[in-house]
Parts: sequence; C-alpha cells; structure tokens
Amino acid sequence: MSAKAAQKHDEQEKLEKRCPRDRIFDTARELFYRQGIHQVGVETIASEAGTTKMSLYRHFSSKDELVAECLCEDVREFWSWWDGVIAPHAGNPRKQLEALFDAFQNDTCEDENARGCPLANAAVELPEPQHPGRQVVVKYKAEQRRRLRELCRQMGASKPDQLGDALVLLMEGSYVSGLVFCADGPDAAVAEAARTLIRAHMGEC
Amino acid sequence: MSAKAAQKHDEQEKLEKRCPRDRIFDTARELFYRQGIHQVGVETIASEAGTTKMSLYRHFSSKDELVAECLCEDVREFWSWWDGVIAPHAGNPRKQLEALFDAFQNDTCEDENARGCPLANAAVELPEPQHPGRQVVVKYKAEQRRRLRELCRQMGASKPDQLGDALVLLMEGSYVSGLVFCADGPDAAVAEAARTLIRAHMGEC
DNA sequence: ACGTTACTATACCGTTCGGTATCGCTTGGA
DNA sequence: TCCAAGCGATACCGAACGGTATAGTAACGT
Repeated sequence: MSAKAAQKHDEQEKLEKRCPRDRIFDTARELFYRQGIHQVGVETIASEAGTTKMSLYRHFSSKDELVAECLCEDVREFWSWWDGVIAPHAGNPRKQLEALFDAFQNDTCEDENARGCPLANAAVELPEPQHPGRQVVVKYKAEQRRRLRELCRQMGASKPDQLGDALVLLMEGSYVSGLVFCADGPDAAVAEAARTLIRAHMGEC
Repeated sequence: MSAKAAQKHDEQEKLEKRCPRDRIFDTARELFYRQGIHQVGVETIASEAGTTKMSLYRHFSSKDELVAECLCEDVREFWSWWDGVIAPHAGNPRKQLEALFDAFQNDTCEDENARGCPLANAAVELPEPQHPGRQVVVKYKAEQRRRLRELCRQMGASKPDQLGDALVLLMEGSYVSGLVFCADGPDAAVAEAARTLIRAHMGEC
C-alpha cells in the first residue's frame, strides 16, 4: 500500500514536469525527514531529484538555508492540517481539542511511515542556536503551545496553561514514541489521555 | 554554577589519572549528547579526551560500536536513577510513580544543561534498524514502557496499560520539550499532569 | 535573428570523515 | 635484565562532504 503510494507519487513527480526547484525542495524534505538532515548530502538530493548540484545552488544559497526552508514548509503544512481539523467545530473549543487529538492519533500515530515530528527531529540534529533551521523550530513549538493553551482557556478549563502544557507533552511524546515503537505503541493512548486530562480540568469525572 | 561544576569535573578527569579508555568513553558520551552523534568526529573525541585516534580504535572497534556502548551506559545510568527513586517507597506503587515524576521534573526538566533524552535523540539520528545503537534504544524504550505499565497494574489502576502508556508519552514529551524551550517550558507541568492521570485512573476526582 | 535566462553536465576546490600503518617511548611484571 | 603491552604522535588512505567554475544547450520574448 505504501510502496504503491510512493510509486504513484514518483509517477506524479515525473509526469507533470515540475520545475527543478520544486523537485529539489520536495526531495530534500522527504530525505531530511526519512534519513535525517546530516545524513543527506546535497549531491544526493540533487541526483534523487533528477537534477544536479548546480541547480540546487541556483535556488538555495546553502544547505542550511534549504534545511530552514524545508522546515518552514513543514510548519505551514502542520498548521494547515490543524486549521482543517478545528474548522468544523468553530466556536466549540472543547470539540476542537478533542478533534485535534483524535485526528492526530489517526493521521500521524497510526501512519507506519511516520518518523516522528520533523521539527522536533530537527531540534535534535541542530543544537546550535544560531542555525536558521533551529529558529524555525523554536518559533513553531512556541506557537503550538500558545494555541493549545488558548483553546484550553476558551474552553474554560481550570488552570488552562497547565492543561495546555500537558497536552503539548502528550503530542510531543506521541511523535517520539512513533520513532521507536512500530505498531501498538504508546501513542495509541494519546487521544484517550487527552480526553482524561480535559475532563479532569473541566471538573468532570 | 554549571561552569563551575564543569570545571570541577575537568579537574577530576585530569587529576585522578584515569585510563585512556575511560576518558575516551566519558568524553564521547558527553559530546554525543551535547552536539549530536553525527556532528562529533572520532578525532574530536580523542583530542578532547587528551589522547589520539589510535587509542580510541585500540578500545573500540568502530565509531558505531562506541556509540552503542555509550547508549548502553546511558541506559544503565537511567535505571540506576529510577531504582534509586522508587526504592524508598517499596511496596507502594502509587508513591513510586509519583516519586518518579516528581524526581523527573526536578532532576531532568529543571536542568538547564539537559538536552533531551540521549536515547530518544539517538533514535532520531539513527534511522537504520540494523545500527547497533538503535537496538539499544528500542530495547530501552520497551523496558521503560513495561515498567510503567507494571507499576500501574500493581497500583490497581483501571486500564493500567493505557495509563502506563500515557505516562510514557508525558515523560517522552518532557524530554523533547526541554530540547526546544528554555526555562518555564511545558515540562514544568509533567508531574502534575501525571498525578491528574493517576487520580483519574484510580477513580478519584 | 537576437540576447537572456534556466538548465544539464562535469570537473574541480579544500576540508573533513572513519579508519589504518608505522614508529618510538614508557612502564611493569617475570 | 628483558620483553611485551599500552600508549602518543604522525602520516596516510579512499571516500564523501559543502560549495564553485566553466562550458554547452534548449526555450524564451523581443
């Protein structure tokens, strides 16, 4: 199933002659995520994208910049997913939270091809504070925390910041768990754990 | 304070003439954790340990083997900490769990020098399933899950496996959170979140 | 027909990587 | 006294790294 999907994606990539820049960009994102940032060389990216290193450097000033742009796209994609999930429950923050964790468990945790959160993985691989990619990660994680806390506040939770932070930990932990465990990992418990915490902070039992 | 402690450690390392193997080992552990496995070369490890590459390869057959042995030591250290924390509350699994998360928050989350969990970080950096280091990580994470679930079972929790898994996620998430946030990160909520989940699974409110 | 632009291809740069070979020194046990 | 093991120093290996230079070509609007 996944091999078939990958093949289909390859065909897509070949058939609808996309410009070298986009092919490089998508290939880089995939390889960085799959194999890690430091394990993938620019030569590999270029050849895997069906082009050469020169074209890569025409569009990206350096590998670090390419990394940062890839991470930016990861962030955009994540918030796009997020907004799509909460949209149907506008005005009902509790349902939005529950939908987020349900969708997260279905879409991310049960995806066997997942290899954790690309942003968190980048935080591991890029310890230097001045790396352009790291700043993308820091900003993203702060925004994620802000949004979860805000939803908890709107929901009227007791100690909304504390609940929001706990939900951050659950989500982050699920990503990491998916890196190590195959199927039936601890991340299968994330949605129910979130519901339990929410109930407790809403004075229910 | 931390600089002072580092200096003291350096002096220790210099004065009590430890054998090259141990110096290499400790230096490698520190550098791998601080800067990441792939960013640290064997040459750097050797010179930082006050010796040469030849001595490194006299004691370790390859860099990958050195990585694996360092991770093994990380595992031993972690379980030693774990056993030390739960020992005072033998026979009281609930207190053991609470003590674990309290100690975890105090010892790990509030340590500004912490850079996440060395084992989880290795899982990010070593995607290849056959890498000797990765197998250490997988075994460790499975054991951590087993122990937490077992404590929940002993405690008499409803759905002990589910609670255990949720606690895994909280702990894992706190580690990652420490990688990105400085002080006052979401990991400050980990102990209270664990208590809340435990209460819910013990039928309390 | 023109020059411009974006592309492929290839060779090259200096550096660093993991790992090895060699040699001379020190040290300690027999 | 002797010898063997462990060690430090250094030079080296082939490969890969990030990044650049150059040259030729296909498609473009004017």
